[in-house]
Amino acid sequence: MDENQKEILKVSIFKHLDSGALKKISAGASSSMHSKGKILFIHGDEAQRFYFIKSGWVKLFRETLDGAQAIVDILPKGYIFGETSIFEDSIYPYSAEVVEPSEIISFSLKNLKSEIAENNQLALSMLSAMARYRRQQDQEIEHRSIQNAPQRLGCFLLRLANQDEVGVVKIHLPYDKTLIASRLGMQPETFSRALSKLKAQTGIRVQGATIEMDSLDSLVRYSCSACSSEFPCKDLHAAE
Amino acid sequence: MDENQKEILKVSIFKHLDSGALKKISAGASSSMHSKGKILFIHGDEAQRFYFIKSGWVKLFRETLDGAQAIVDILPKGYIFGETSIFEDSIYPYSAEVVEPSEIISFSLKNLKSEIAENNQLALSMLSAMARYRRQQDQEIEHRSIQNAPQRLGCFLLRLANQDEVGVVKIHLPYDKTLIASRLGMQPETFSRALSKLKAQTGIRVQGATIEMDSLDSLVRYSCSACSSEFPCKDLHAAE
DNA sequence: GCGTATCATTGACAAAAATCAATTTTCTAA
DNA sequence: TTAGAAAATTGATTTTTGTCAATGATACGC
Repeated sequence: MDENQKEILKVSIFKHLDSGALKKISAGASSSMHSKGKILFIHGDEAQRFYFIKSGWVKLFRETLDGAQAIVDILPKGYIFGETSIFEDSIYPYSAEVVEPSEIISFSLKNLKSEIAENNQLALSMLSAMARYRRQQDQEIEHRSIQNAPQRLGCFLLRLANQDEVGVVKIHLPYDKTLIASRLGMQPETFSRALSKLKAQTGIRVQGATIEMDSLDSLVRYSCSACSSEFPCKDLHAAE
Repeated sequence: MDENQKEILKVSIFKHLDSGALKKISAGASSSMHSKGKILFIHGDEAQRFYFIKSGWVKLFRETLDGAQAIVDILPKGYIFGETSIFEDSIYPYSAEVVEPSEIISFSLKNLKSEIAENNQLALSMLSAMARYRRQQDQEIEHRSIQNAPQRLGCFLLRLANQDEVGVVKIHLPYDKTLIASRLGMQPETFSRALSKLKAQTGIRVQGATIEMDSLDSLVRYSCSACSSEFPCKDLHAAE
């Protein structure tokens, strides 16, 4: 458990916790490996634990009776999820599925809840994380209503790119193209065509899951013109 | 100011405050009437105050350089906004415009911030409000990716309707159709056609801004089939 | 009450994205 | 290494929504 404790220390909302508080929250924590496709919980389940992604990727989604699926978010390592259920009705507001082999640590929500009630610093950290996430969602809603498919894809790529890199920029897509498509709210076919269009319009070079370009400029020009924030977006790496 | 204090007592996040805390937050509060079109602040402005809607409607939005506008939300009386800026970078994450004649009370963000830092109960209330809002936004993103225009409109109408009403259901649109259209992420023309389609498919009767139907059932069948939550939606009246 | 500005509706058309179907490519497990 | 499955691409077509233009309705100030 020592290992886990060190790990969660890195997450923003636990950053300022002293070891006593950390110990209380970690009580009963358990770590396990999950393979692609593992469902961690379903929208509507009673929420008893929250989760930390030590490695891998997790998809949060909601689906309708007739099977249509809306991706709420796809989270990388370092993020936590399922923690908002300590407020209100204590059911999960989405389903969670592992989309790449992942190591996930789960924690008791009850412990978190009681610690938050006593520890104002933790409450403040959590408030700050929530505010940041809320902005990301505002941005997401904006993108979906203003940007078209190729622009959304371009924006997604820009967020993956390391903007400090000099010379040729290399991006590796972190998961399946089909999954990126649904993350961006479009069909796989639309994604594929959007990528072709980006190739033609911005000169990016695509080789499987690897994308190269001489500079980010043309992508920025193509995508960020249909966005209210200017590049580089402030919300990058929002969970760190 | 007594009047104002009574008023903000009704808002969820201030509900549990004692009069001392309330007094501190209300220090320097000021109330004023604004007419339609008044811009309260612009996305990116340095945030120094947050706002409470005593009466009327306020639109929160973001816009790109070329004028495209994305509505983040449209809030009725009883809501506060601009308060999330106490975290992070302390700039407003959206612009705010009065869309109906409104009485707005503004409060110092600094007072709020210092009170939250000391008052754990307030922090908890705020966390709970944030979590609720986050769910609403999850829902919003879902609707925009799964529901089509007429379904989104149907859903909007259902949220306006009083579900306890017996017999004929009567709904009054709270603001301009053009504004509802942008709130729902569609053009005014699309809104108009969506309303026609709803008339044909669900038997609702439209007379200007007044809409009547014999029961909500057909609307529920039409819209809620493309939604992950079942009617009646739990997040209704989320700010109370 | 009347003219005027704004809002709302309608039609014709264009653009974007979804859908359906057929391949091609890539990955994986035997 | 190869067969089979899954993922990705491409073409043809339909559906949905946006755009442009014209007209009709409504509200408001004078």
